[in-house]
Amino acid sequence: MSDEDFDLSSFLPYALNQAAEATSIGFQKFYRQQYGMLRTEWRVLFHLGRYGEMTAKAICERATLHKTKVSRAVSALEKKRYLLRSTQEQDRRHETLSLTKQGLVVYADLYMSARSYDASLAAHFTPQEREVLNRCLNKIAKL
Amino acid sequence: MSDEDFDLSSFLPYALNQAAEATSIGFQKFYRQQYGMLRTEWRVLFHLGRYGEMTAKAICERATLHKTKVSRAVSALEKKRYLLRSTQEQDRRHETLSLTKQGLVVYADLYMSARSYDASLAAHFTPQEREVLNRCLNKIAKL
DNA sequence: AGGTATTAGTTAGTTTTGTAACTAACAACA
DNA sequence: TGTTGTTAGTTACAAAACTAACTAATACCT
Repeated sequence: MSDEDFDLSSFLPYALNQAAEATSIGFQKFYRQQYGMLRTEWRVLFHLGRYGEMTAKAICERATLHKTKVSRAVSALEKKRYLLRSTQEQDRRHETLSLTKQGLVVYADLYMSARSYDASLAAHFTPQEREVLNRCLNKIAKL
Repeated sequence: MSDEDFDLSSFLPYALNQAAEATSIGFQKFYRQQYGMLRTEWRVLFHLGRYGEMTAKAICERATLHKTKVSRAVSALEKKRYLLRSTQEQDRRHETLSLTKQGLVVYADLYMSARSYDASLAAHFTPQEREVLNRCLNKIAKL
């Protein structure tokens, strides 16, 4: 690559951020405008809705989120009555988190929004591009 | 796509964010640890170093950054003596921003770091993947 | 049993970001 | 000239994120 070709748009961290930002803004209106949720809250909700009940710690690991972020998101979702905590009897440090009925309803709604938003993005690409994009992104995330 | 296949890692906004975050963290050590710069500051510095002097407004547009963010980054870079402002005589609302000698040195150093970091990321992919990735990301950023 | 180390999760304080209101300079047009 | 509108950039306040220190429960080791 010549010197002239290296501009910001070809710098992977920059290009990723710009793309991530663009899509995030588009998806915000679903969880933010309609439910007053923050991004971390939406992620926690999604984890519980999609993968079933688990502890905050498990969410941290799966989502690569810091425990303080998750802690605050859990409090916020609890306040909105979207989730319940229940202390595990065999080890009272652990709290199992689960969605309430209302939480499940919200999850189902946002899940559908996510799918259709994703489909609208996917429409811009060929199946091959889509496949490469997905594979590369997940590889990068694990670096 | 069946219902079971839609997990977070295949949701484009999520996958993009995870990947962006992973690469951002890796690049931070160059501008943050070594120069105490924030991401926006690095971006502004890069714009001026790579594309020459311009106004804050122009940076906002090129980088898709809000003017308050740029305003703060410019102040910080000025304080570090990496850039100079000069009011345009024909329209005193405009300030032309340019890097100082010290700013150019820092830019040159970070530019090299960026290139080698980018190369280390690119090494995980084939040229074809790399090409698709780049093209798709820039397309998404413009949506 | 008693002391030390881990672990899950929270809280407190600082830094950074986002939003909106603001100032200063200029343009346009009566 | 004066009034209104627009533009570049800053400031102030509120919201959110990061870091580090903290609490409570348990494990481990003597």
